[in-house]
Amino acid sequence: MSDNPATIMLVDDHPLLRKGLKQLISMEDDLAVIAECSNGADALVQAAELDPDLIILDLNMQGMDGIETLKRMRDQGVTSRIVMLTVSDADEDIVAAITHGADGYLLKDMDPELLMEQIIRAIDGKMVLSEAITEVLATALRRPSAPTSSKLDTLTNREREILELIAKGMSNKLIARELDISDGTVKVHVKHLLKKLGLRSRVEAAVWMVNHEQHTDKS
Amino acid sequence: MSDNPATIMLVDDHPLLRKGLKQLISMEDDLAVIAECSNGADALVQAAELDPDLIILDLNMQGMDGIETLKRMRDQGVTSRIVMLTVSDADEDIVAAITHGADGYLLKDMDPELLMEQIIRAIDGKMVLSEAITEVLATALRRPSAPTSSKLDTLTNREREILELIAKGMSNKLIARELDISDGTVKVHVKHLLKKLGLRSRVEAAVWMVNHEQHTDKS
DNA sequence: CGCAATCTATCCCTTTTGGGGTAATTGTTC
DNA sequence: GAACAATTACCCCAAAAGGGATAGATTGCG
Repeated sequence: MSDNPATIMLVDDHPLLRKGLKQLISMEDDLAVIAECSNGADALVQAAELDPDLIILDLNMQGMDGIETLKRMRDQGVTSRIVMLTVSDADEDIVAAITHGADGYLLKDMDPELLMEQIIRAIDGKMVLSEAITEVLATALRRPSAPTSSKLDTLTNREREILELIAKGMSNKLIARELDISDGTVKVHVKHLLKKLGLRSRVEAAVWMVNHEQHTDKS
Repeated sequence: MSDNPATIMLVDDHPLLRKGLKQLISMEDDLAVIAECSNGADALVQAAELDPDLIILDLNMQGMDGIETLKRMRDQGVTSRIVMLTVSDADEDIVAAITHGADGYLLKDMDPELLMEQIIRAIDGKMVLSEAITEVLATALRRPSAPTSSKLDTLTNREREILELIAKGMSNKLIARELDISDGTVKVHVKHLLKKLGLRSRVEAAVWMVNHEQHTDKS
C-alpha cells in the first residue's frame, strides 16, 4: 500500500477547496494528487484514464452533480475507491451516495487532521463516514418505508410534472393552462399524487417538494 | 498600503477552505492572515479586538449566519473592510450583504488568481463583486418594488408566525389549534399577509417562504 | 390478444380557502 | 384622551381544493 504513493483524484468545482485539500494531502508522503477536476464530465474521462486509488468527489457541483457523476463512474466500470466530500448532510444525499457505490461520505466542515485520517483509512479499503452521518444512515435503514426520496419514483411522469408546478405555487387552473389539459384532470393527478406521497394538501406537497428540490437541481 | 502587510481575518466554518485561502493569501508578501474563526460569535470578538484591515466572511455558516454576523459587526462599530465569500448567488443574500455594509461579494468557485486580485482590490478600498453578481445587483436595484426580502418586515409578528406555519404545510385549522385561536382569525391573518406579500394563495406563500428560509436558518 | 398502467375527462359532494366587511379589545404613541 | 396598530372574532359569499366514482383512449408487456 505504501510502497508507491497512493494516487488521488480531486473533483470539486471550488478551486479554493481543491487547493486546501491538495496542500493537506501533499503533506503526507505516501499520498499524491495526480489529477484535479472542476466538473463531473471531466472527472468521468480522467477517472477512466488514470484509474486512481481514490477519488474525492464533491456532491454539490454545477452541471452534473456528484451523485450523477458517481453513478456514471460506476456504470463505466471505475473501480477506484470513491469518497464523497460535501457540505450536505441531507438524508437523501447520503443514502443515494452509499447505494450508488460510494466508499465514504465526509463533511467539509470536518477537522483537517481527522479528514486526513479518514482519507487514509479509505485508501486502506475501509468505508469512512463522518460521525454525524453514521446515525443518519442507521435511522434511514431502520425505516424500510424509504422516507428518503424514492417516493418520487412511484409517481408517474405526469404526476411528477404537476408536483413540480405545485412547488412553484401554481393553482390547478394555472397548471391546466400550462399543460394544456382540463383543470378537472389536473385535480385527478393532484389527488393521486397526494395519496401516493401520503400528504394531505397541495401545500404540504409544495413544501415537501421545495425542500427536496434543493440539491436535486439549482437555478 | 504596502508598508506593512495588510491584516486579514478569515471567518468560515470549513477548515479546508480556510486552509486553501490562507495558503493562497500567504503567497502575497504584503498580506497576512492574523486570525481565523469558524463561527460568527468568535468572529465578533476577534474583529473588535484585532481590527483587521479586511475580514473575509462566509455567508453560510451554522449558528449565526454570515449576514447576521455582518450586521452585528457593523452595529459594534467594526470598520474593517468586509468581503462576503460564499457559494450562494441568491438575490436576497447579495442585496442583504450590500445593504448591511459589506464591501464585496465573491463566489467560492472563482478562479483563485482572480480571487486574489479582488481581495487586494478590496483592501485598496474598492468594492469587489463577482461578475455574475453585478448584474444581479443591477436588476435588483432596477426593481424598486424591493422583491428582495424585507417584505417580511412589513408583516406583524402574528402574520410572520402564521406564514412560518403555512411554510410547514399546515392548514388554517391546524394553525388555529397550534396557536390556540379560532380558525376564523387565522383566515384573517392569512388574508392580510397574502395581500402584504402580493401573493395569490397560501401555496405561493409556502414556496416563497421555504425558498427564503433556506439561508435564514437550517435544521 | 388480453391486461395493466397511464392520461384524459366528467359528475357529485364536502371542506378549505380567499376576499369583503364590521367590531371589540389591548397597548402604544402623539 | 385621541389616534393608531395589532390581535381577536364574527358575518357573508364565491372560488378552489380534495375525495369518491366512472370511463374512454392509448400504450406497453407477457
